[in-house]
Amino acid sequence: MKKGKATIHDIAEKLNITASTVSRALNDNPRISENTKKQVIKMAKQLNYQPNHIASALRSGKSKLIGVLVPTANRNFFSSVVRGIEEIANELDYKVIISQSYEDFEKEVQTVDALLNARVDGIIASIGKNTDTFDHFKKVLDKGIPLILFDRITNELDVSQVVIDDYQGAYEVTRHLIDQGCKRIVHLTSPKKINIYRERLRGYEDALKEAKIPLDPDLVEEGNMQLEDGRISMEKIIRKGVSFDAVFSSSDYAAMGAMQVLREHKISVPDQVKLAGFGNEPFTSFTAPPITTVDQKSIPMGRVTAETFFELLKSENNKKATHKTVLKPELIIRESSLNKS
Amino acid sequence: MKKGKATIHDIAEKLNITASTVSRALNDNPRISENTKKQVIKMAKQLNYQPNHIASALRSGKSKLIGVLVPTANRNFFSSVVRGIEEIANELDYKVIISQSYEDFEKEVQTVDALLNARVDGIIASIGKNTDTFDHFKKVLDKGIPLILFDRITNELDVSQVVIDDYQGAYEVTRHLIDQGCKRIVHLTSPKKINIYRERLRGYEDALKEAKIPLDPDLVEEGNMQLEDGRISMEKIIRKGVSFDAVFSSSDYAAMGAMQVLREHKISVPDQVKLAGFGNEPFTSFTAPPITTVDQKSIPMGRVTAETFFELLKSENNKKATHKTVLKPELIIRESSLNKS
DNA sequence: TATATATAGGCAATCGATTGCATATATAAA
DNA sequence: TTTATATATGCAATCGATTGCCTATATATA
Repeated sequence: MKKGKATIHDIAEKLNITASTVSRALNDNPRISENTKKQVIKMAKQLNYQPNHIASALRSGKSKLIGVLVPTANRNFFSSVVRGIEEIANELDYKVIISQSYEDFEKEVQTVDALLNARVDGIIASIGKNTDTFDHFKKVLDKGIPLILFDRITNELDVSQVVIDDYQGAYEVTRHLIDQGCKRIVHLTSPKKINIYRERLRGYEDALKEAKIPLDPDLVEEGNMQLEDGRISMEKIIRKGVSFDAVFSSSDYAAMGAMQVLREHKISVPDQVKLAGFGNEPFTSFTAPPITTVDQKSIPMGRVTAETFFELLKSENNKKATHKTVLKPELIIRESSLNKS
Repeated sequence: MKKGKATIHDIAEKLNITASTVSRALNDNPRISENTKKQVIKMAKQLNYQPNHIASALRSGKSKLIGVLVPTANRNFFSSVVRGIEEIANELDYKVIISQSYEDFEKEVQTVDALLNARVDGIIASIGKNTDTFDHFKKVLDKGIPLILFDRITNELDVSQVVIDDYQGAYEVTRHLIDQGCKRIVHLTSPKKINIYRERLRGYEDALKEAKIPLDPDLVEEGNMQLEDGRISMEKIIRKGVSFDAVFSSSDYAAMGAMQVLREHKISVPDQVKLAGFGNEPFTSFTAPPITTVDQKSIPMGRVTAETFFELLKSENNKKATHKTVLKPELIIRESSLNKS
């Protein structure tokens, strides 16, 4: 075996043809005869030829790399979306570079820049909680590089987006709690007014309005949506002394925190207070009681996002009318919100 | 603004010097005068020059890409390791391509190949459960490409490895259960004899031996270590009718499954049976009762793995004496294994 | 003054694949 | 037979940065 890896030139030499012919043969170019193609492919195999993606990337300007930017990869939702994206990308022979912003604006900006520098063919992103200016993404668009957003989106950018219907999900959960007889429903939301929490709040409000239940601002508590924040919010509510018979948290983690606090206060879930979260994190099915939640269709979201992305990538000039795909969420009813009977 | 991106040639032209000089100036080569360097840097900024990593990768043979292969990224342990790796990689201006084998051997082989094809500068991997031949990794080594393994390792490859002391962790958990007065300790392990489960089994056995508690094969149950497998194993044990006063599962997920089954059988944890898992998955702290487990030091593991990797990468010829780094695990004692008092 | 030694840059090849344009052969149409 | 039209392939430039080797000028040493 030769020490260096085989190149198209080596193949060409063996076959007494030129590298161009080999290149075209391997790319199944119609200008090459079937016979030549066969020979080339055979020789390529024989020499254990591996195409050099880097060289091809340089010449063609296509790196076959796509950058995926998520706030944090170690969250079931995001890693599942990534999985969906990867499934599609793999089929199309693209590689996925994952990078995380850790909900940090500076880091997000740097990361977008780094992805651009790595010459990714496009970027799929979900925006960090603390991001409220979008110049770093505008730069991506200015360079004509395909960009798609999912889940955490913004209207300030003219790009295609994939989300679930957060409004609908929240509406259904709230509706479900009302159907269980609840009238004083606490809602845990985020002070960061990013789309998802805004929409969920709207769904909550509309479900109440529709059921002619007055909105009580005392029942809406803001926090950062982590477990600890859920605990803090719940403590606040309890300390306020307002009466409530249900808790709908915009995040499963905060719901878990709330449940812990309720337990510590000997308030029984679901007997005295019904509880529901949002996200269908795996742990929600483990807890005692298991927590009612809304599934975000993460893998389909990843697949749809990737499909939308590749359509854009393949389109003329990376220009396509932008559109928003809204996936239906699924209400998952578990013990935490059900009347014993 | 020119439409195309600026290259070193553009900078050179403006400054009436050659591209080589610009290249050297940007790379802080001592052959270039401070004055020229300053001018080049200034002009680069002015033209908004962004180095083309692809071109540099082609010429230098270094892509600044590192491939990370994990069985599944949406597992807290792995995503945390990845985070640790990313932290270090970022500092050194490397990008991380993540790919998952989904515990599937074929997919693992393909993925390694794909990473090689993407011309990564090296690979950091954790081996899939169903992998028992290693030709795909040998190929990596044959090509002289740095390879480091973490957590799920093998002795069949002469590579540096980073693991936690699974033996020690398991020993300590078992010891702890014994200290709580348990004598009949069930152990849930995997039929796949990959290193981690083998070591944990050894730790369990040695702790028992040391305490002069006879090993009872009836208490050791094999399963795939997912939640459902934990359920199945627990049901088996209960159906067998053997007496037991504790369960030590080699995985948190299986521990969770076991706890569910115990609850369903009205066997109280920790009153009647003490329970411990392994891994310190976040949910173990959420459950009621919270589950005693062993922290695997995932982020440090990621950082150490990356550091080991980059040492290798920077070494002469990618050759270094291989060595195994063993991190100390941490026993996390929670309610599930404690006597009320 | 003549020769050695830095110092600062330039020249041109190179990494491997792609691609616009040119060319040679063969077949078809006039 | 001559001219059009495919068909199959070659030629050489190109993508942008890197790098081994060469050169010109300046300073130092003999």
